[in-house]
Amino acid sequence: MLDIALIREKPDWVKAQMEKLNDDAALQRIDRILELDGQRRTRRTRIETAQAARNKLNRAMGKLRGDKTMPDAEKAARAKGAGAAVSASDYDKARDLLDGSIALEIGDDADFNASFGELIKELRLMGDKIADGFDRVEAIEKELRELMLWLPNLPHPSVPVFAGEEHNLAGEMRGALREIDFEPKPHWELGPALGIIDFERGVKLAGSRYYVLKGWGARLQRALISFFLDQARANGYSELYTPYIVHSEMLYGSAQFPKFQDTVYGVAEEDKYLLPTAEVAITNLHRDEILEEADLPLNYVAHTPCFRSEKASAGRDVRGIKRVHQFEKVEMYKFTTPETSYAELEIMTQQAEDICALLEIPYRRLEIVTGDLGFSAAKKYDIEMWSPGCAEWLEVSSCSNTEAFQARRAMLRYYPSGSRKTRYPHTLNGSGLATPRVMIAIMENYQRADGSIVIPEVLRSYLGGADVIDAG
RNA sequence: GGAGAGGUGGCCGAGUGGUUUAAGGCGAUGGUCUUGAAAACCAUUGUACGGUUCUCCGUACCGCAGGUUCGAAUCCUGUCCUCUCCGCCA
Repeated sequence: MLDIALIREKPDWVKAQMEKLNDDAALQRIDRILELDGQRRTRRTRIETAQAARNKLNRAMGKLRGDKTMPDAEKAARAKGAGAAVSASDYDKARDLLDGSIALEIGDDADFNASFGELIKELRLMGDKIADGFDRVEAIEKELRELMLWLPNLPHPSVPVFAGEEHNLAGEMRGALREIDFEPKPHWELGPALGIIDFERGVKLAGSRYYVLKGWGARLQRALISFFLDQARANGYSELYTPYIVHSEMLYGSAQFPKFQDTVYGVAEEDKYLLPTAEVAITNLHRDEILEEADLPLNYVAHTPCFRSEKASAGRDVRGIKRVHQFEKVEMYKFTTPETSYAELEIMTQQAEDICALLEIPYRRLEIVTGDLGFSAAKKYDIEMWSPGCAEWLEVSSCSNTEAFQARRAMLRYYPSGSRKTRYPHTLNGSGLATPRVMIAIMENYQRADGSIVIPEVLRSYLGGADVIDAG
């Protein structure tokens, strides 16, 4: 979520930033947000003032009625005068009468029950008006909040301004192409031939875009996950095992909801959802907490399955296991101060690249342009591996700095050193890495003419020292 | 899944409709005293939003959401969570 104060104070600047995102619907919400924010503040001030007056009157009346020293006749007279004052909207006078700070006017006399009854009636009317006012403010705030939840994050000034993903800036390829002196095959041919991917049975169990890994396929994936986690740990991330099913509020916190509600799977009869990425769980790990600056940066890593409905991608990438409903991912995550978040983004992206290099698979970095940033990121890099069988670049990691966008949604704050004034930390997430795609890259880069696959050197210790996967 | 007991500030813990504007204690922070420390004493103490603009003021928050009432931590309803016992299970 964006800072409402920023929109209020620099509306034109915010609009100018949002224009870079190629998201007209969001841009058009700004004026309505400004209008609602103005209304809400005027109304709230007015109602809270009335509320303060009523609270004082209630308290003063209770005190007066319970007073052991004052004669009933005076209590009744004061209540009568206060009732009249409330009726005339003179709340100060009413309060002064009730708490005894002004003297009674001469000639006041009144029936005890009738006077208090009348005063209570006036207070009830006052309370009804206040309740109506709060209802209006709450309705305004609900609409305002809903609009705010639909606003994307603003891009960092360093992000290249272009409309679409075709303009993403691709860096140089790193690492050498492996020598393949035959026509490389795609993984959807290699996998079934080796008996390590079973597409038909995956479809039988769960439908299209599901698959079964068998034997070396399943083992290779498990080895990759262990390898990824070990790398992250060596880089100072502490490992988490989290629930794979979370409350819907968590999806709002990490900004999948409300905009991308149809991309996740829900649990029937419950307001809970399967993780589309571990980012959702980790973002909300410290939800509603206030951290200390001394604890930052907090570095976490978690391996989880990821479930995505991929409705928006119907018909795309239907062959093989590039785009599936369930996959495994190791996610790196950082909570940092605003001052250090961009330096940490570079570090995290480099760490993702290092894993590609260790696997000895050619890769490149993409600098994502404003029009392709997505909803939450202020800046983003993708890492792609080259895969010769299907002859394309596969996105195996995406590293983002969301700045305070998710922290604000998840009510996550920290105390700066020596201060009790809370700030929002910045949150960063990056894959390190995701498995079916890395497996594709391994199979297609390390394939040999006979259809067997050489196991990358760094994985061999995870696989009992084996160096090749063949049909045997 | 069944039965019972609970949920109050950073922590412990009082609080059965209006002197509670959440007592008291612990912790933390600042100060006094001290060569230093401890002890003692004094002061301060959360979050969000709004107003004000660097200092205050106001409103809300006692698991959460509704309700009753002039007024709710307190009464009512629902819900979530925790603990104990039983059942089931890896």
